[in-house]
Amino acid sequence: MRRERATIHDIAKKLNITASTVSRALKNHPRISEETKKAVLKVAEKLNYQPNHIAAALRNGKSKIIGIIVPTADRSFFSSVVRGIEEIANTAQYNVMICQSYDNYEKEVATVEALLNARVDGIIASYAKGTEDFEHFLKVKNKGIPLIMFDRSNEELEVSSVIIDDYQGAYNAVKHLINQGCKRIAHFTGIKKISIYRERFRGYREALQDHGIAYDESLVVGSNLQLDDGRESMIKLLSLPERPDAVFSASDYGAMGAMQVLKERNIRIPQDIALVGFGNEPFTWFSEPQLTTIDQRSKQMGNATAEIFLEQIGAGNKTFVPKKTVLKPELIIRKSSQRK
Amino acid sequence: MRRERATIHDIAKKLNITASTVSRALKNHPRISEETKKAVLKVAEKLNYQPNHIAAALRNGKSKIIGIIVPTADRSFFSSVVRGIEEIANTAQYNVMICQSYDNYEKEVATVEALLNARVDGIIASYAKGTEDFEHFLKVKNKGIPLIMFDRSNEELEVSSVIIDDYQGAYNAVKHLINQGCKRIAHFTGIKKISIYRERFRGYREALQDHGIAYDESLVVGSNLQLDDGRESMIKLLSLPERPDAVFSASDYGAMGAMQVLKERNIRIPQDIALVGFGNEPFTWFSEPQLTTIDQRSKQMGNATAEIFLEQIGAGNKTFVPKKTVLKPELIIRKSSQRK
DNA sequence: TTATAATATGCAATCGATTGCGCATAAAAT
DNA sequence: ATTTTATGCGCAATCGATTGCATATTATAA
Repeated sequence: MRRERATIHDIAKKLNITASTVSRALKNHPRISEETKKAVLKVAEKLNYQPNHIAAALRNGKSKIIGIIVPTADRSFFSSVVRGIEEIANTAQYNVMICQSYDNYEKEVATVEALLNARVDGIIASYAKGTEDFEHFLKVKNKGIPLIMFDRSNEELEVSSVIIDDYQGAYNAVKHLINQGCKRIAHFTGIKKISIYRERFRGYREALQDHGIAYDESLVVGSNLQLDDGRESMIKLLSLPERPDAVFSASDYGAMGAMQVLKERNIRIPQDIALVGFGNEPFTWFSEPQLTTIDQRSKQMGNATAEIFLEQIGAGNKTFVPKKTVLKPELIIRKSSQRK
Repeated sequence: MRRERATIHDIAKKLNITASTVSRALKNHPRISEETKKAVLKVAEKLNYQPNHIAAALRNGKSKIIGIIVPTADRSFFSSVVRGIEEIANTAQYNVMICQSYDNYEKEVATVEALLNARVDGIIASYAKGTEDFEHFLKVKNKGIPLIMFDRSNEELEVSSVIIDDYQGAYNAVKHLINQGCKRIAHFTGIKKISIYRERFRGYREALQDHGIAYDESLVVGSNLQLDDGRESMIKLLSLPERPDAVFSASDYGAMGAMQVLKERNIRIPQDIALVGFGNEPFTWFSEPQLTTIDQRSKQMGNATAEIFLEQIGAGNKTFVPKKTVLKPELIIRKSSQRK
C-alpha cells in the first residue's frame, strides 16, 4: 500500500516538461500557459501529489512554523493563548510548534535553541519564572527572527509584547469592592520580581488612595499565591486585631484558599468578607459562592501576538518597530463580592 | 547584528577539510580522528554553528516532528495529554506540532493534510466528535507513518491506541458508592454513539448487578453532560417518587450541576445523596464539598502514546503490530461520597 | 520584411546536511 | 618484504522545490 510520494519531477516526466514549469504552474505563475497549468493540476491530482514543505523550507529559508514557548501547556490560561495564536496563524498557513519550559530557565534556553534549529519563522513566548538573564531571547532577536512576548515580558528586550493592563484590572477590582461598601480591603500579592504582581499591587494601592482609604501595610500579604498560600494568608489576616472586610487576591488560586478558610469558620461571603480573584480560571465558575475575578483575555492575547507576528513578517523585519499591546482586562462580577 | 548562519561548509573551509568530514565529526563517526573532531567542535563553537534541521530532514526524510491533533488545546484533559507526549518526545529529540480540530470533521481532514505536508514523522490524534469517516487517518497509516490514537479510537482503523478502562472506572465508582451504603444509585450518561459513555454505563450496570442491586431504568438520565444538563437531570431525579441516594455522573461537569441543585435545596452531600463524577477536572478540587471523581490518567496517556510512537519508529514500521493500551483509571475519593 | 516585444518553457544552481564509494596512507599480519 | 587490514578523509550525488537567467517560439510593430 505504501506508495512512494510523488514529486514535481514525477509530474514533469508524465507531461514531458521540466520541474521548473511544474513548480511555476502549481504556484500559478503568470508566465505559464493556462493549458499547461491545467494539465499539471490534473496530473498532480492523479499522482496524489503533496508538496514537500521541507524542501521548500530549505530553499526559501522559511519553514512556515511558529514556535511557541509556554511555561506549561496544561494551564488554562496558556492553552487558551495557544489556541488564540493557532486560530490566526492557521489562516496564514502557519503551523505552530509548542514547547514547554516548565518554568525552568535551563529548559527554556534549550527550547529556544531547539526552535532555532528547527528554523521556525518566529517565536512567541512567555518566559519562565526563573528567567533573569535574557541572552537566549536576544539571540533570537539578533538573528532577525520575530520574537513576541506575551503576559510576561521584559522591557530591556525591546521586542513586541502583548500583556493585559494588570494595573487597571486590579484598580477596577478594588474600586468595585469599595463600591460594595468595603473599607478594609486586604491584598494577596505575589513575587515582587514579577511585574504583573507589582502592577496589580499598584492598582490596589491607587484605587484605595483615589477613594480616600488609607493604605494599611498589615493588610497586604505576599506569597506564591497557590491554594495553600491563600489559606495561610487568610488565617493570618483573620488573626489581626481588626479584620479586613474584603480580600483582593492577585490569583484565583489564592482566593480559593481564602474561601475555604472562610467557609470553614462560617464567615459569610460576601457579607462579612468579600472576595475577588484574578485570572478567571474555569473553577471560579464552580465555587460556592462563584468567585468574582478578572478575565485575562487569554484568547485575544493569543490572537494579538499572532497578528503582530504576521505584521512583523510582512514588514520584512526592517522597518518594523516593536510595539507593546496592552489589553483591557474584564472584571467579572459574581456572588463572592456582590453585597447589593 | 544579523550574522549569517554558519554551515558545515564554513567550518570545513576554516579547517581545510570537507563538509563530509565535518558532518561526520559532528556526529561522532568512528572513522574520524579524535583530533579532527576536537578541531571541528572548536570551530563550530566559535562560529556559533547551529545545525539546520530542515536540511537534515530533507536529506533523511525525517523531520523529527510529531504531529498532534486534539479537538481543542484548551481543555485540561487534552493539554495534559499533550504535556505527557512532549515529556517523552523531547527525550528522544522530537518536537511536537499541535493542531486543533475544534471537534470538526472538515478541519480535521485539512489538519491531517497539513501535517502530512509538513512531513511529520508520526501523528498522535484524538478524533473529532463529528468524525465518522476515517479515510484521512487511513491515508496516514497507508503512507507508513505511525499513527496512534488516544482516548477516542476506532477499531476498524487498526492502529495503536491508548485509552482508559472506562468500564473499570465506572465499576469502581459504583462499587465505592455501594460500599458507602448507597442503594439507589442514579447515573448520568452521555451520547450513546461514543463508546466511552457506553462503557461507563456498562460498568455502572454490572457493578449494580454484581452487588445484588436491581437495575432501575428511571434512575438513568441521558444528556450532553454539561453543567446545565447536570442541573436538569438532577431536578428530574428529585421529582421521582423515590429519590436516589447517590448519583454517578459520566462527567464532572454533570456532577457539578447536580451539586448546585442539591445545595440550593439543602439536600446534604453525601449524607442524603452522594456524588461521583468522572474526569478529575481541576475544579473538582475546589468544589464544596470536594467531588469524588475518576482520574483519566491524562499525562500517562500522553506518555504512553509517545512511547508507542518511539517503539513503532524504532521497529522500522515493518514488524510492528498495532497494540491497544488500556490504562487503569484511578478513583479519587473525596468528601462528596464519603459517608463513613 | 525585419526588428522588437511578449509569451512559454528549459537549464542549472541553490538551500545544508548526509552518505556510499573510493583512495590514499599507515599499521598489522604473514 | 609483501599482503591484509584498519584508519582517515574526500568526491559527488541526493533529498524536492525554487528561481535568475537564458532560449525558443510566436505575435506585434515598424
